[in-house]
Amino acid sequence: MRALRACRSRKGGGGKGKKAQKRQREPRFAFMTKSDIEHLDDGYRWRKYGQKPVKDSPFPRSYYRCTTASCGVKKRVERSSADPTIVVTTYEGQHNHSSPAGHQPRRQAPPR
DNA sequence: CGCGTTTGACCAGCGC
DNA sequence: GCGCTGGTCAAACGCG
Repeated sequence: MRALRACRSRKGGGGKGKKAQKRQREPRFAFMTKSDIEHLDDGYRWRKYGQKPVKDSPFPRSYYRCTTASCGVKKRVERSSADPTIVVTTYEGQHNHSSPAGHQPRRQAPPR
């Protein structure tokens, strides 16, 4: 709780700076992974940029973003309300860069 | 030293 | 017309 944020110099554009992404033509791929860890390294680096509680779910939802340059892929991780051991990972966008060296992603073709 | 993580607050659109 | 929700950003701190 960093209360008293030294004067939020935010430009004022809270969230919807642009028109609501009316056209999210980018298909969203949702994957259900049975794992108690939400930080499964799928071969890419992710940076958490937000977290909000989800109704219908006693667990909060985490928002992740690819930190790789030229890669604006977003990923949201949410826990199943029925099976806390199930993690629902939704990928938004596609990676247009090779996986980070040293990190050999599991050649697991997504079910799409 | 750099990176990643965490929290609060803000804005716009929609529903009734 | 008003209220509410969802989604995103920024800053600061800690650790290796």
